Amino acid sequence: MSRRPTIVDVARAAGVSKSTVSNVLQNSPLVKPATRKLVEQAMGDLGYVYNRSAANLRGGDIGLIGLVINDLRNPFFTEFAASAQMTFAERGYATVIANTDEKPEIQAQVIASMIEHGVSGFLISPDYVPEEEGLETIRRAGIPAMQVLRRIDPRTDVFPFASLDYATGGRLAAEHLLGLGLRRIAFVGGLANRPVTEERMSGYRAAMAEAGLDTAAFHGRPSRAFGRDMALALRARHPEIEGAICFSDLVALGMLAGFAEAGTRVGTDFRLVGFDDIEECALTWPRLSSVRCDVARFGRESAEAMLAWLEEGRQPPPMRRAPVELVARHSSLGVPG
Amino acid sequence: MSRRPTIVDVARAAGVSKSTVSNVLQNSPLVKPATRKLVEQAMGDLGYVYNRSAANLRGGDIGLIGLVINDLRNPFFTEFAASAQMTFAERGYATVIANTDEKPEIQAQVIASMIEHGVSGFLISPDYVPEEEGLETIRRAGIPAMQVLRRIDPRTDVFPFASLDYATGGRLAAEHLLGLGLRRIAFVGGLANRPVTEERMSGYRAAMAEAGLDTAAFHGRPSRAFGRDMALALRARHPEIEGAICFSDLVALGMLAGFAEAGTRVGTDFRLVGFDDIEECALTWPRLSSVRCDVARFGRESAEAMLAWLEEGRQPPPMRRAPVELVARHSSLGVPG
DNA sequence: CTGAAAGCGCTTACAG
DNA sequence: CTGAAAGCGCTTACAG
Repeated sequence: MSRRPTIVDVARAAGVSKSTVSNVLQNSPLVKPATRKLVEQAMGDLGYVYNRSAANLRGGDIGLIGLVINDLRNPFFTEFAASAQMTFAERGYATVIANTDEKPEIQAQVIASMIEHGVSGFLISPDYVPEEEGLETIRRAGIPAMQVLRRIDPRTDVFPFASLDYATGGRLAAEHLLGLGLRRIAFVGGLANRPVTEERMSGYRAAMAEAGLDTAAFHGRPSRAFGRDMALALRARHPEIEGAICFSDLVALGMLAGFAEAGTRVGTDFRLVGFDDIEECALTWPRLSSVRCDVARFGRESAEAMLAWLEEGRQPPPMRRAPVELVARHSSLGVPG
Repeated sequence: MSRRPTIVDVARAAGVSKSTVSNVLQNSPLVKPATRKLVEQAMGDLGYVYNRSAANLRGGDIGLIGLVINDLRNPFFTEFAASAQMTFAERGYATVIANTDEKPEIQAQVIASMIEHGVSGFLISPDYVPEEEGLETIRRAGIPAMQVLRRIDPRTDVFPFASLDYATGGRLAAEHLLGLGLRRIAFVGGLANRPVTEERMSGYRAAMAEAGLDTAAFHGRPSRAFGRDMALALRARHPEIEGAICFSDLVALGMLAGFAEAGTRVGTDFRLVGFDDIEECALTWPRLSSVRCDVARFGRESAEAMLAWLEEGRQPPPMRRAPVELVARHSSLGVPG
């Protein structure tokens, strides 16, 4: 494979100087249309490829964004990552993406690697590791970074935080079930003492307290497997519980499967509300009620906020909460007819 | 934000030349341990960050892999992408990832962008667009590239192809249902005439022909929604069909929901086999039988093949088919007890 | 409007 | 074992 042509080769072929070729590349209005044509022709003939590393070296922006995700296999985060990446691509940015699998060592390593690669900005859905140094490496490198969905670093003036209004979501779900006449409502799934779990539970706790009712929480990994196991456990050991708000749809979908196995009719014998409203909720039987977070929109908006910061210097507000809404379906209302 | 320190700053602080700093960076055995110590100390003090763009310019490899995926939201491809990315990360490579959403224009654009960013290799699960120029842009740039899961470019000597043994998978599924005594078995989902659909169907067709039976295919998007609709349609209009092999688990999961809605007991009234064996299959009720593709392993192996090519010059074979196996569960065997 | 020159941060022979 | 020098492909003032 012979070496790739450079702007010098293009310049020679077009009979101009390499500065002129560079000006064409920059879309400089200085270049005469005829000259531009000539240069573009030469580029096509030679199969010229722009070398961003070289351009970057001289000063500019490399047009690369770092996207760090704690769990890329979880459809909630997949949707977020895919939406953000597509938004960046539309605006001419490439995205380096890494799945940290909730492991702080991997997170630290990929952040270091992305800094070396010269990313212009970071969008990070971090793991939870309060004891580590947070995003200090990024601050030292002076790279704009937003923390989304989870706040790992308290310095939101440096690392703006954006998430969804989980507290309101928990309240909406609880008020919905209370409005249907339920009294014994549990919260299922989510690891105890994690901020997101606390947020999602807080609205539930508040609504239950206002109704003068006790709460009950069954914590665990936000997975289908945990949901399935909990559905079976609730039937066996807590038959008094009439309904549940789940930490996430994955838990709720697991519970749906568990109740099917136990022969419990969801929506009638037991009322269930998920959290996130992933696509699958509208496709199960019975359909799953959920708190809609519209993470696709959230991913797009987060990417746009990042781009506004990079391109126009508009730093996002320290704290943003995107609105959520309740979508009631069969699993809480019952199957009609 | 003051400018980042360079090797010259480190050299000055450590009292050595910048060549020596570079040698430390390269882990050259030439450097005396004491000198190395001195340099590393200075790096730490200054918060030095290696600039890969500059290094790349001089010749070397930038340590960046381009991962191009046709549908990042589909859990099958998410799993593939996540496994490949994690494997690359373990070996010190960063991954630029892009979701093309099955759109050829986006695919062409992201490939061009990745070439500009200097990726060392490509792993591509492409869209299907026979009429375009395939991967010619990449060939011209002289970058090693593997096509996985779908073959868009016929030049497998240039772009090695790796996929799963779908034909055998289809045969195993058909033979399984035939062995249970079924005669009227349909194939559901998958767009007609797509290579993957043809491959997955071919084994089914062969097994049915050997048994002297007719085939029936109901093509459509490989989505939950299509599966749900087809389950309802089959019950209403094709009650003679006793079982189905689905193009993918998403279709099968949709059918599971549709049958639940229709009151059909899967595993007894109707027997169902999915394809891919995503995690969810073992967590539904009834549990879904499926053709296990182990895409996590396939992702890892594909990444390793790419790395062997890049690092040791071992080009992968033109064509590779990873083995698959049938996992029989409730949806075809019935729920025990 | 176009060209000659310096320089971005690194690596790579080559002297010493 | 360490240092001085050239050069990777581009951009950016600055002359012309």
